[in-house]
Amino acid sequence: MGHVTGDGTVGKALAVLDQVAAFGRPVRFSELLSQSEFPKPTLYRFVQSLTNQQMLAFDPDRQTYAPGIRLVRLAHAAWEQSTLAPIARPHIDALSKAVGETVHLAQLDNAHVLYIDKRNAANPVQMYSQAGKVGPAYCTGVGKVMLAFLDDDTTSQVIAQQSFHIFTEHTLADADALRGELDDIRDNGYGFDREEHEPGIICIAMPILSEGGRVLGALSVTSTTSRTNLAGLEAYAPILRETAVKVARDAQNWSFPDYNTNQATGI
Amino acid sequence: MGHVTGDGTVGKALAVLDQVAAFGRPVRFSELLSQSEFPKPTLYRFVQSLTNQQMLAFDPDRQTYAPGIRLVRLAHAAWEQSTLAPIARPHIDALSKAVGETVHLAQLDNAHVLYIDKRNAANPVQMYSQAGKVGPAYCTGVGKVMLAFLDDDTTSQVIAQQSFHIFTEHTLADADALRGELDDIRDNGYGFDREEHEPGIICIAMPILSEGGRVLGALSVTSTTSRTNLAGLEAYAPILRETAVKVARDAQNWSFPDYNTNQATGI
DNA sequence: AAACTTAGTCTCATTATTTGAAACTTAGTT
DNA sequence: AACTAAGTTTCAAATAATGAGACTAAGTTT
Repeated sequence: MGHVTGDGTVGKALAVLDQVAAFGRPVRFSELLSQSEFPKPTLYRFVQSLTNQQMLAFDPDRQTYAPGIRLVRLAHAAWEQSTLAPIARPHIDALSKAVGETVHLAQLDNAHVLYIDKRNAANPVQMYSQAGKVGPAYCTGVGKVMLAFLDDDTTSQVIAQQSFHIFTEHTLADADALRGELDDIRDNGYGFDREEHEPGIICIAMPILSEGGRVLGALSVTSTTSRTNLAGLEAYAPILRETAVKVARDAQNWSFPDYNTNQATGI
Repeated sequence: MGHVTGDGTVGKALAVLDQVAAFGRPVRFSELLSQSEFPKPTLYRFVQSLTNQQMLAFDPDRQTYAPGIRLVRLAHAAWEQSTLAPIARPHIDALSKAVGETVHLAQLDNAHVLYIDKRNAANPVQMYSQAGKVGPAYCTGVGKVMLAFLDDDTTSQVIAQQSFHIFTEHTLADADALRGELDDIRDNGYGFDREEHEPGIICIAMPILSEGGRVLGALSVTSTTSRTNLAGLEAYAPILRETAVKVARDAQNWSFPDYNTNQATGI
């Protein structure tokens, strides 16, 4: 029988955690059970353990489970230590100030785009994006420019995992359309989102590449069709490229302090 | 032998995750081992499993482990579903606009303060605080006002877990000093941070209490001694109280949509 | 360059934990 | 009162975790 989770009990429990998170809302035990590969008592014990550990939170009134508060604490450390966020922070502050539009920093997480940081436009528009949020790779500016600069094997693997759900009339419909777009992006050095994910929302995106050409992440400047157009966004290409280069350079030289204990803070 | 972790293998693995996060910087295996209760191969396998699961990230150059990117993704769901953040968001936006100083939203996480959201002052000053960050309960405004309104048993338990590290000359030095302060806060209905955690940083803090009087969280307005003083901050008490009441009211009526699948987003 | 040290990885018999069918409890219908 | 569905517990069998010790790789010292 195919064991998809791997890594023994720990892997299985974390799969349950993912399952709860994937709902995007508090869920009942029976809802989890109905789409779980685990038998009832097994799933039950996982949910109990995770709840005891505060990785899940149980609402006794509604009898529902949701991802727990312990994750918020742990994620802060992850964000500071395992993402480009702390390195990129000063650079995207400057970028945001210069362009006056919403700026995103993203990384690849499996086959998806993970938004790592964000700066709001002076005049904010409500948009689907926020630090920690995931989005599709095949129909976002940051997703496409990261795919474009992966090695061939990885690109194929990631493309195979895309859902190609049609969000708007401009969404790329299949792997072939995406591969064509990735070729264009490689030629250009950067890419656009042409209302492919949300109507009226456009962006220009720039990959952040290491000296060796490895994909570290991506930056984008986002706006709306009512404020500007693709030609208008293209004017930001030079400053975006400069910012991406600075982030990549700092990522190279990044080193953590030799000694830095948290004990002193009394936490 | 006292098994402190509990919840079997899952609990033990998560304890290792906490251990890595507690370092606040990438750590080597041997550093973990030297302060671990687990024998070498056991700890090794936990670290391997967690790394495979992307709960830890391994840096092959430096041979170090840090909390992994999967946590960032999971925490977003936790933040949206298990904290006051989404409920409080419009209210602290309004509060921040009205007072023009840094606003914090916090909750209790075990015996510590967990910062859930933050709005920067128009003129920002670098400070020790950020969403997801934890801080001590006994010497922060939000921490003290939450402690003050817990039931006696819980208060005692939480106080017993405080480290009473002296950060500044104003830090409350022991449980007795803290208990006295909590009495004052209960009488007043709100509290202050009198440079107890960081020199020059002061705040006024207001508890967010449910109708039944249960502690849901706390709000604070923070400033510096160069900009204002405690009397100046006290002027914000009315608007803080109004905001706290609104958040508590919305928390009561909070209900998640009946049907809301993420499938459509293709993620 | 050989001997030594230290950090990290692997093996495998033993041991302890997880597993899940089935039974049971509770709460909400009809 | 009978029925149904959701949630919880039991316990023997199956499986996975455990950790002493051995091994390897990399860096130091003599």
